[in-house]
Amino acid sequence: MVERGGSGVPGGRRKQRVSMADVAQLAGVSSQTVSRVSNGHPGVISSTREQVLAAMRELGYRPNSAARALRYGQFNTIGVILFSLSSTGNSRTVEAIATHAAAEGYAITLIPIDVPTQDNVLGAFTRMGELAVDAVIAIMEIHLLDAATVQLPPGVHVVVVDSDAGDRYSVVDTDQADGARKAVRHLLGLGHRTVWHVTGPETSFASRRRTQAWRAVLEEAGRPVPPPLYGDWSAESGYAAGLALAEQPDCTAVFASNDQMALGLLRAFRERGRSVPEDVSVVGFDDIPDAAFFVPPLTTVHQDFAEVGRRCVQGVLHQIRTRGGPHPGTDLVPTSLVVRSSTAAPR
Amino acid sequence: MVERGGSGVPGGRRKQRVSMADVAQLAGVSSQTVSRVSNGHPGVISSTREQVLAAMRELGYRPNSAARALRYGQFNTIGVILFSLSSTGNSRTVEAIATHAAAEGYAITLIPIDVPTQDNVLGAFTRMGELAVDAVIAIMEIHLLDAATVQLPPGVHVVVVDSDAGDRYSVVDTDQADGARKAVRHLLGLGHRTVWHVTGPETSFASRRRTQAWRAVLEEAGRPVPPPLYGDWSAESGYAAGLALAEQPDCTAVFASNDQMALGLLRAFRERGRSVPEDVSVVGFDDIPDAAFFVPPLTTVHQDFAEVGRRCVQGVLHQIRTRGGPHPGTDLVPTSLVVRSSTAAPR
DNA sequence: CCACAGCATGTTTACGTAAACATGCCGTGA
DNA sequence: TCACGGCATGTTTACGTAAACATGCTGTGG
Repeated sequence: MVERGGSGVPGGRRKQRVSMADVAQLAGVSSQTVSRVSNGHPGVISSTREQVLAAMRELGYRPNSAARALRYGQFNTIGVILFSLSSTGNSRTVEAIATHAAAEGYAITLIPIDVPTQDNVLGAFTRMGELAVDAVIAIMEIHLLDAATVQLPPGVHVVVVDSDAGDRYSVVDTDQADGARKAVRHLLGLGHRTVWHVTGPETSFASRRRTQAWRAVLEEAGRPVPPPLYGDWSAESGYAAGLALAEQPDCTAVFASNDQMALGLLRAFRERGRSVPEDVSVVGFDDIPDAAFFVPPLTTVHQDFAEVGRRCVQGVLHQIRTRGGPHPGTDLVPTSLVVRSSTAAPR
Repeated sequence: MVERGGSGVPGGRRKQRVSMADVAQLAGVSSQTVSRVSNGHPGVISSTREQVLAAMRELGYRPNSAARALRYGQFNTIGVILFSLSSTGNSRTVEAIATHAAAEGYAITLIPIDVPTQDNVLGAFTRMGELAVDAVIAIMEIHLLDAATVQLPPGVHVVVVDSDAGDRYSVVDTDQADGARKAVRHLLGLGHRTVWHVTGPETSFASRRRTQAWRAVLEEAGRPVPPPLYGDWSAESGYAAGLALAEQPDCTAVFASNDQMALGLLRAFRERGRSVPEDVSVVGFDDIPDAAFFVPPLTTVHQDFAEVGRRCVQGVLHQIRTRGGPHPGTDLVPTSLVVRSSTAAPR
């Protein structure tokens, strides 16, 4: 049996990949005509076009994107840098970015950073700079970013999520402060004297913004501001905070900075015999799909991650297409409060 | 004020991007020497090397990956095709893939498919074929795949997750059957007469495999096989199943095909006044981080997604490096049972 | 003192594509 | 009948990189 390649190209030693020249030869035209057909240019008579298309089909031709990119100086690819896909928010944002980018003919290239140190961020941006990307969407905090973006070649556009750098970068984010205000006001509106708070990690801008807003609402309302408990987004840290809060007899309402920590709170309160919502009300943030099935179903602030992703893509594409420089400004996506059964008036 | 570019290159109309030729000119050497320095080749005297490096720094040179890819016929990129990042399993697998790929100098390009139709899969593979990838990791079922992989150019390697196509493709997956057996045997071992089951979606191979194993264990043990309840991975579908199961007085043990559906079960049982684990034991699958904080903490089958991702990358890299054809075979990652508080002996 | 080995560096070329420019043919109008 | 316009197609070239080959210099051994 003669050795055969998968491509069905006859004639012994086949080339690794079919090029325009191969198609041109088979169709009996020049490679430029193949190029014109491939790109749908006008000015190719239909009989010629058909011949070329037939030859393409027969050889299984596909354009070489590296050559195209070299020619055009564009890659039709957007890079995404983030710390972790583990959080619901990040993975859903990335998914939305990928979907919308695809709709616009862009692929996305992912670089996750396992340990969020300045060095690793720098390295990731350096790699992005060497990679074939036209733009970068960074899902991280600004202070980690500033030194890093210089690693990008000029002409690579940047959009940032989870940051307050609207004066220098194009920023898209959920309206964290507004969401947190809704949560705290909801609890105060139910008649709670004040609201305790479990924060996210210090390194997250979103978390700090939620904490600020929580404090601001309490201060505006002239309520005492209890010391915040420090979490790290994980259910486990929420659980630890819950065990501590269960010891505070005057704690009747808690705003957790995300749903997973709220889940930890629920478990801790249950273990300590404090009923939710009868003894303590709990509000989360994110509205992950599971939140409706917590025990009890969680009142939380809904984030529209898909919209954040959409606007990120829109932002970078606008920069790419207008060849504009950084287009500073902050684009905030609104939130909504979803009231379920984990909140009630104090008794 | 004179118009200035961001690159700091003096002299009016700068080029969009710094090339080797620019560096060579500044350093007073040929571009080939720059290439040698850039790639760390030996045979460049250190004084020359220093000059070139200095010129690179001054101009902010970075290699053009498109030109490199064209030259080498390799892109150092792995494509990943999947249906959704929303499921914990997928997003964590992708994260592991990205991390390990990065460690090997490969970037990953993501193509999510929003609606899992044959046409969309075909389209995704077509786009992958035009994209700059050396290999593809497909996280999906085989029957959606077969027609699609022909869209890839010859020479693009494929590794599949969530499939039983070990005879034709290189498959990496969690050992679904073994995990399911562990779950069901655990429940039988506690003294339950039989085990009810909530399935995942019909379109998931992982789900079908778990269901098969559940049935097989019951049959081997000579126990009655209750009709399975059909879910779709969501907590909501688990909740619906739970409401139905709560009506079955002889139901004392349930194996849910994932943790989110188990969460739905827990809520349904609670609402219907059936205590877990006193009245009903529940086991999930996945061991998502939150599972330890469900009410009660969930007994579940732990999947090592990171290991799955690692082996995927290892698999494609092996194919790339040996230029081997598809390397059929199935590589199963073991699971472990994590016993928490949602299971107990029947009373 | 010269030939030649060995090494640092330069020159040519190819990778696949597509813009820019060139060619050649057909039809139309004077 | 011929000049010219317009159109289908072909030829040349550049994109940035790096292998392959060429050059020229330095030092050493006969």
